[in-house]
Amino acid sequence: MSSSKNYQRILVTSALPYANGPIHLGHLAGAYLPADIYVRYQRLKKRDVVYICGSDEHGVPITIAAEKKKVSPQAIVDEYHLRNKEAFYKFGMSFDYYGRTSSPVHHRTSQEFFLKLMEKGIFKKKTEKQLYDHQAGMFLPDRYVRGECPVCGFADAYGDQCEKCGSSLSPTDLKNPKSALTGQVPELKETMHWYIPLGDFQQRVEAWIASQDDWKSNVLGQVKSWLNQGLADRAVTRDLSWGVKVPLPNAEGKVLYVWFDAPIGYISATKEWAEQLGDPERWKTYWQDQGTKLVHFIGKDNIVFHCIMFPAMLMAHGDYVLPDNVPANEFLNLEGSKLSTSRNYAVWLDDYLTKFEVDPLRYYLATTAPETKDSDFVWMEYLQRNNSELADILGNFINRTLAFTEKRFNGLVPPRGATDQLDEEMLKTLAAAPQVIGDAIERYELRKAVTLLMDVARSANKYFNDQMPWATIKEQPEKCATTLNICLNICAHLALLMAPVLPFSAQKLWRMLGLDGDVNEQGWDDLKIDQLPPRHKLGDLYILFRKMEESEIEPEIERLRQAKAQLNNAPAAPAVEESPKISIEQFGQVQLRVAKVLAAEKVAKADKLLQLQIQIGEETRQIVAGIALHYQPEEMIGKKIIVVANLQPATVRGIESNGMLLAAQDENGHFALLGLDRDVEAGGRAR
RNA sequence: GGCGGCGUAGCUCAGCUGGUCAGAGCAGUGGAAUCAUAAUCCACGUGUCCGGGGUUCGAAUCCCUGCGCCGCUACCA
Repeated sequence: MSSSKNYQRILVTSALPYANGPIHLGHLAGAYLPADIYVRYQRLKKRDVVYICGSDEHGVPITIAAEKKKVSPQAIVDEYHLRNKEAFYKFGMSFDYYGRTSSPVHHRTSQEFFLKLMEKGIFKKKTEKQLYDHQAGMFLPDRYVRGECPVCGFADAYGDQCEKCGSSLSPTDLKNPKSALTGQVPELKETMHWYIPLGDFQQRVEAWIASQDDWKSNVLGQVKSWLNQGLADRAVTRDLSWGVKVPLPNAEGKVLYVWFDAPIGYISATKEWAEQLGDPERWKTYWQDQGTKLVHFIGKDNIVFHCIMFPAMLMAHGDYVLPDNVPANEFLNLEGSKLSTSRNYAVWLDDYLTKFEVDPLRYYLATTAPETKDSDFVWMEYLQRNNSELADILGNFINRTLAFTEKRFNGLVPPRGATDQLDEEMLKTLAAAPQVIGDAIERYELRKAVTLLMDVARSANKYFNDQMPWATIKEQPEKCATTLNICLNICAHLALLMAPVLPFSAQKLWRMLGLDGDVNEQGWDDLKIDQLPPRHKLGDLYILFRKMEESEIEPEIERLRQAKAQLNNAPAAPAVEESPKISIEQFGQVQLRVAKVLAAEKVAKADKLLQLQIQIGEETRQIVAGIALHYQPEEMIGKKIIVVANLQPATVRGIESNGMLLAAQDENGHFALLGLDRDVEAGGRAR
């Protein structure tokens, strides 16, 4: 197992968040919170660990956002860099350094990386024809080309995708293409780019992946899927003004492709961290010494970049260590639906922070992290977890222990006398806890770790109950003192054990116990069972985890409910009034006919398509219809349907279609075929 | 369509390389206790372990196949 390697230091990264929008819960649950818990734990273990993150500030979406707002790309990234950095900080993210890819160090680092691969002759150059806007004097990224969708005829489709029908396109597919910048008709022009031939690295990547026996199955699965398809050449540069300039003569207007420079951001941020420490060469130890355990925390959308492309880049360069693990998480849903940032169906971190406490969110996200499959954030569950676990089990144990000590022992830790079997069992459980919980964290099983933590509090409550100190105080005061001594020391241990997940509450508890310093600077294995010695004076007692009321989260649930309703309605209710009116003559040109389905079969290699043989009067013809998701071929046979009979023929997936069937769609996207409320001969005209 | 992940009690999920694996938490029912944030503790369950084949002395756990959900990818009048 590679985790048993003798590493001397750990370098942890979380995916660089893209600086064109705020952070939401999905980000946190996938790439940030798990990493932070892992890192906080490693620090308590006194391991040499550095945690790096930063803003990813290049790429086309940022330039588009800038265009829209009529500001510079720099202004966009400045805003979100600060905003996200601030929100992360408040959420307790303990980055050692939070950098940004627009920094000079990053530009220089990326350029040096590029030049190194260049010198080693890794790249291929290729010339292609791409759309060029003369007025703007630049090649247009896919998203900057608008035009008519060749698939559905939508007039304002993007060059990479049609928003209306969802088709993925290439800019040259569009009819009547226009530049989104100037409205000019772009022209095809030759342009040259550098490509990394990933295929050359296929074997090395495969061998490296094959040696990983402790990676998550979902990660390995994704990677193998890519490898099976074979790795192709991939452009590392593109024509754009925003980004890291290609550091060569005659490369005007060319920048590094954002997928290439973004992961290098981990390296440049580490450099800046080292500089800040006044030890500028120190980054090399972390990136270039084989004693480093490199761990990338990411969401599953990033697997291919961190498990194939970046490692291939690192291999190509030759001086760097490869990741020891990439514990990618799946996605977090919200109240049963996918998050949608564009439709504001999300819980934004900075918004959350203005209303609620941090630790309950960290706790709930940790228990529901999408480790093995997509999971769901549900506000009511968040509330229940907070109330029944943090408050009732953990918080209440602390409270009953401290309150009892306050009342019966004047807030002084009582001495521990002779122990009985229950005491010994409890002490044993407590002594084992750091190891057990730590092992789970080492294996990136955060949900498990949190459960184990709560189990300690559960056994503590049971222990308190079974020892009945409220009864023994009367006849066996020494026994009562022993019980409370142990309970108090359990509290001290809990403060430490909960520190990675609940750093703020852990520190509050540490103070409440009358302990000095920072709990986050203790040693995970150093806590003594007499951490709180007899006669130690406790601090001020207060409620550590407040219970929450349903009324507090009700507005959040309601907001999401409305956002979801809009989400469903938007595509389902196209505004009739927006379409221009047509005359009766125009309508007359559309020939609607009743048709009988004679035969139906699925179109091979297409999910949605049915190939239908239909009869219209005497005539038999073939049409292709996109209804396979909702109608089985068998159930179509014999049906009377309405078709547009005089539509221009088209070829779909190589099959000729002579007409179009009519169907309505409900808000869930389900089809309902138009039919007749009494039988009419096939061929009958509908009007 | 290709590839991958997942499909276990009402809910959320553990169950690694086959042999106390049929489990935990929550919710529900009954009880104990009263130090504590109306908190805690104990007892109790119906599960065709998605369906169907197969390998094996033995499979939730391995193989094949079907179905469903999710994702990547292709395609999508």
